[in-house]
Amino acid sequence: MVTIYEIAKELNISPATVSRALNNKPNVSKSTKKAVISIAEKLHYVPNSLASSLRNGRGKTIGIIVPQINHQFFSSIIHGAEKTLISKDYNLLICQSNESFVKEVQSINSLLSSRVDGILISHSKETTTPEHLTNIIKAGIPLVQFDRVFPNIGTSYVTNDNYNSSYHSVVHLLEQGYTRIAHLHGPITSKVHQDRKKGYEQAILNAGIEIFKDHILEGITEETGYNAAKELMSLKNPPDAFFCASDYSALGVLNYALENNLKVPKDIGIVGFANEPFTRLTRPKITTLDQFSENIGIEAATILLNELEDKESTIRRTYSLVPSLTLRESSMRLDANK
Amino acid sequence: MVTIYEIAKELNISPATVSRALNNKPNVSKSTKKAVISIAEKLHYVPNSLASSLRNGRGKTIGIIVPQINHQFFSSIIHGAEKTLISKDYNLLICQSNESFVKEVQSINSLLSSRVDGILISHSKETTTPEHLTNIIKAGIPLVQFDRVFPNIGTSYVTNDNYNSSYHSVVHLLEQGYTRIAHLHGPITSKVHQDRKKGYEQAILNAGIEIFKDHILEGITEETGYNAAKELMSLKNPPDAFFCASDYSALGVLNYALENNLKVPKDIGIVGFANEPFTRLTRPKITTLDQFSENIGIEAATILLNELEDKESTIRRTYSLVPSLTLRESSMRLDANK
DNA sequence: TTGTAAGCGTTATCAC
DNA sequence: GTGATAACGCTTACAA
Repeated sequence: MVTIYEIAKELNISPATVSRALNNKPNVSKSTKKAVISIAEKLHYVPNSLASSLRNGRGKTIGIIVPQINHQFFSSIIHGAEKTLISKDYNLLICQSNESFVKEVQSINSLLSSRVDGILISHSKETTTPEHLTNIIKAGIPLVQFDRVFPNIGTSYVTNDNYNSSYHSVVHLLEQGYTRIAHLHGPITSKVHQDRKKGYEQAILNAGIEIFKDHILEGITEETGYNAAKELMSLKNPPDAFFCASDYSALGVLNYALENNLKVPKDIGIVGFANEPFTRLTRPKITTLDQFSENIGIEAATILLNELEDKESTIRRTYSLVPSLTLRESSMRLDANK
Repeated sequence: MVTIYEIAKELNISPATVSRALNNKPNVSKSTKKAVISIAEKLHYVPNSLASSLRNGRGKTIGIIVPQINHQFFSSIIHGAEKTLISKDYNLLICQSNESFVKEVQSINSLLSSRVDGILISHSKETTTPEHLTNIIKAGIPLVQFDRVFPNIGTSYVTNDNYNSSYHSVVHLLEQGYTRIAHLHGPITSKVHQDRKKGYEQAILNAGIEIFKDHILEGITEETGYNAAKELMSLKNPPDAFFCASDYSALGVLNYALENNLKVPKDIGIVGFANEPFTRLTRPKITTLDQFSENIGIEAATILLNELEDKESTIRRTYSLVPSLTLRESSMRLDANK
């Protein structure tokens, strides 16, 4: 591999000057600059970023850790973050935890080893405590959490406003005349799903309706959604609508309804969560909450860049993006009755 | 940041011994090894991989460049590659070209700068010539292309067998009794789409049917698929089936059919390509070709690891995975007629 | 089994 | 405007 020494030898100048020329420093004559660049190209010189990062103590690199890269939600976040960072000349190092706590810790270590300037993280499902993050914080590396976060560890974070968006979804169902609204929630160990459930409950209470515990079940996949629908619809007092914490469980409910001659939205209303691409392909199309996932990435990266610029500042930001209710056929009973 | 010097000072030994202990070399006494590890933990030592890679001349890192990370197809490939590499203790550096040639070149430079040990690449749509790859090859960095490849530049590559899988899809349509089969193809600058078209044409010819040029149109998105269906179905001699090079164009065709009271598969048959998740959610479900994308990643990474182990070898492998025809309702006319 | 010292490729500092 | 030199943190001959 070609180094600046070879370039220097070729031109009979010192490596220091070559370095200055390549980095476009002011104190180099235009002629040497030109000569250096031309020789560098001729020799196919590729700078060694390991060496320069080592020397500089920083490599203009940010690390991001996500549970699964092959999830639209996370890959869009990565996309948003990368766009933002590239514009400020930062590179992005992407790690997956594969929903494993051990792998999450390994990823953190690997990023710290690479001496990244900052870290963006969304935790694995297995991650229940934030202690492993103290290594990052103690090392003085700015850290921004997103989506699945620990709120009280003194870092900035970006989340969806799961509470309010859930609240408004249920209000929407109430406005459409549904009165016995069931909720299929995700793993309640996660704050995300706690908030969605709370928003649901509050909307029900505010409408002066009593919360009917039997109408609240766990169901986050297509299969568990289907089974939950089956179970709930065979109750003496079956629900007339489902607010689902996941588009997949909403799909399960829809499939159950279609198979059992329940008209959607006439007999039952359905609202999902995430605006997965398939929700506009089902018939009827599924009403859902769009999370603007790319914006989560943009926002998290922007906050991180701010903290990078002003390392002394102890201001921590929490940013809550409100998912937008995307109205489609599965919940629009009033329209359907017209 | 803690270095091995601090650990050495703490124990009154030399940094060299610390290094040996941390790297688990044989020529260190068990007691010092233990002591070093315990102090390292106490001080929250994190090895500097920049320094060790620089010193070693290799960092056990592979780079992968994909057009878009937020495409299920590519993120699954990444997933497969990572699984394979991790098992051999390699790290994966992920880059996106965002379908831009300039960004692809930048990504290559960035990976070369990071002194990766090898590179996996699938080209951007804008990439029409392989010259920019010579930098990699000249640098002696093993390179494996996948999916969108340049076959004749002396590197290993992994692709789908687009020709044969297309051929068999059309044979399937013929067996179902369709005789006027249209083809919606992708950008024909790409070998992927050339091969799919050739497979289609050969199957038609082998069946003793004349190729009807008006039945071949470009259409790769939902919208262009819809428009193509509209155009073709208003011909004097409309097709009775569509072999689409993309699930999205197949979806467009399906939507056109549903809106115009054409029964699928009775009036027209549809086959897509890629087994996108939505293809099993439409009604009727869409017959399509599953590409086993994760396997592409596994295969490409495995080949790369082989070349890494035996750098002298000049054997280049080309591996062609055959996408599997996933039969669903949209093309099963015989079943539907029963 | 351990220590000494050189060097990986780069850049900042100081001198000229 | 340019050159010499040291240093970033680590590893590995070579010596002891």
